[in-house]
Formats: sequence, C-alpha cells, structure tokens
Amino acid sequence: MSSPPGFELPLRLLLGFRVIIDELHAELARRGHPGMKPMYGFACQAIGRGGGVTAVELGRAMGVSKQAAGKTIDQLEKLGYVERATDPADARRKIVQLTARGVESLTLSEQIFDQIRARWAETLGADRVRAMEEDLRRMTPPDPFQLDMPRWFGTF
Amino acid sequence: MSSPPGFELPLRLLLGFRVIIDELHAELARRGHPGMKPMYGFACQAIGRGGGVTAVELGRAMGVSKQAAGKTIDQLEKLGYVERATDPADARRKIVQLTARGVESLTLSEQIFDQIRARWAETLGADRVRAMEEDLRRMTPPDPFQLDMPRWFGTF
DNA sequence: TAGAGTTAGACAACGTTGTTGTCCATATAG
DNA sequence: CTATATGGACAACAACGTTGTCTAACTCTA
Repeated sequence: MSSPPGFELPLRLLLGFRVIIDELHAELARRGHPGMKPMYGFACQAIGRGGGVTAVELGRAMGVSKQAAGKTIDQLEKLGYVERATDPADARRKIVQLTARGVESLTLSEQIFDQIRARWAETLGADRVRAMEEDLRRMTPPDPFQLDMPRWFGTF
Repeated sequence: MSSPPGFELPLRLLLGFRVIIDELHAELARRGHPGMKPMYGFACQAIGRGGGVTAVELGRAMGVSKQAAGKTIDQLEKLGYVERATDPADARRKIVQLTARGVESLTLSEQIFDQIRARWAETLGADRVRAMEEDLRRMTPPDPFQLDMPRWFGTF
C-alpha cells in the first residue's frame, strides 16, 4: 500500500510528454514535414494563423529574448514555414506570418495530436484521460506557453 | 462534451514536470544547494550511492556521449558533489562517486519529491495521483532514464 | 515642429551543452 | 608478443540561449 517514490511522477510526466512529441514528429516526418522539430512546432503554434507577430512579440510569448526568437524565425524562414513582411504602418516592424506550408504543418499537427489523444483514451479510458488533463490543469499555471526549455533545463 | 484539443495533454505533462522540478530546486536552494540544476540532479541520480560509475557508463545511462558525461562530471566535481578516483584494478577507469554532499543532495531531493507528491495527493486525492502515475506508466517506456533533454528538444 | 525618449531589428561576442574526431595509455585476447 | 578494444583527455565545431551595442523609425511633449 505504499506510494511510489516521489520522483517517479515528474519522470513519468516528462516521459509522457516526450512519447507524445516523438510520435507527433515521426508522423509529421512521414507526412512531408521531416524538418519540423519540437521547438519549431512550438514557435509555429505561437505565431498562429492570425495577422502575424514580430520577433519581440514571439519572444515575449515564448519566454525568450527577441534575439533568440529572431534566430528561430530565421530557421523557420529557411525551412519555408514562415515569411517576413515589413509592416506598412511601421517600417521598423517585420511581421512574421506562417506560409501555406506553415499552416499545413499546424493543421496536421493538430490532427495528429487528436489522434494520439484518442489512442490514449482507447487504452486508458476516455474518463481517465480527461481526469489526467483536469488534474494537471489544476496543478499547473494557466498560461500555456512558456516554452524556453533548452535554457531552462540547461542553466536553470 | 467535446474533448480538449489534443495538444493540451502534452503541454500539461510538460508543465507538470516543470512545476515539480522548479519547486524541487527552489526548496533545494533554500536548504543549502543553490547550485543544483535539473541536469545535475539527473546525473547524481544516475551516479547513485553505489560503487560509482565511469564517464562511459554514465553517458550510456543518460543517453549522451562519454564526452558530454565527462563535462557534466567536471561541473559536479567543481561543485563538490562528486569526486573521481582511479580504479585500482584498471588504471584507465576513473570511478566517479558521490561525495557526502552529493549523497545529501540526493536524500534531500527524495524527501522533497515525496513532499511534493503528498501535496498533489492532498489537492487531487491520493487515488487520482496514483491513477495518473499508473496511466503514465502504461503509456511510457519502462526504462526510466533517457534524459538527453537539451539535445532532444533542440535538434531532435 | 524640433528634440528626447522608446521601440524594433541586426550584429557581435560569449556561455552552456551537446556532438565528432583524434590521440594516448592501458587492458585483453589470440 | 602483438593486435585489438576500451577509457579518458583534448580540440574543433554546432545548436540554442544570453547580453550589449548600434541604427532606423516611431511617438511624445515642450
């Protein structure tokens, strides 16, 4: 009747995240997006389908400096997922927007995430998955995007 | 009655991990281990209280190269958490062992993890936490240690 | 309207954590 | 005894982050 050691919970949370993200990217690669990486995916999600964002805004949304955001944007631009356009109303601002391919990758990711969740629900039961989400929502901050993982994990 | 979008689950899993690890390190810092970082903690855990390991073994256990493991050991040595000794039976091998301080940090971490888990159980109910662990155990690989996070998240 | 302050982006220098590749010393096997 | 494998050190480099500095452009106010 004893509980597992306390360190198992965070380990399993991380492993769960990793399993899902690995599966997502394996499927994305299979469906024409082999260059997509977890970080790029988060960035695309943060850029979104709306009117576009600037490097400063993206950095703020992801919890990193504008320079770091700018480098990520450079990569995504090179891969054809985003494009930059100068704001007609403010010559300083460069608006970053998803390209058609970028939107496609986002849509595809959402479908794949839903499929993965459905398989979890098949294995564990829909109510258990829902309970897990609910419990995690209670224990984590509401703000969904604070994904400065490399820095966080590296230097704390 | 619709399910949340599929991407919420992995996001919450990551956030949950992060919340717990952040809390652990805040508490560790408060109790005399301000230099401890997530990665160091994982390395200490992998080194363990046993007879010590070599850089090659540690690298294998953590899924990184022996050079990377060696660099982490350098850091931990500088912080006073481990010490190296040459194997009397094999002059090539340098055995890495936790110092008293290293063991203390490990023991402290275990206590803190247990406390965090107890608080989750208070908030969510013991059975819900147990269910979460059980479900995650079913959906993740049994091998607990494969913590090459920076590389994995960065370059995939 | 002119000047001061703020903001966006680019560029450079650097830190951390990884990677490969090379090399030497030591063990082990044929 | 020699050939091979292994452990560790060192160097060069890649990826992703940081801070600092500079310039261009906007905005506010005297």
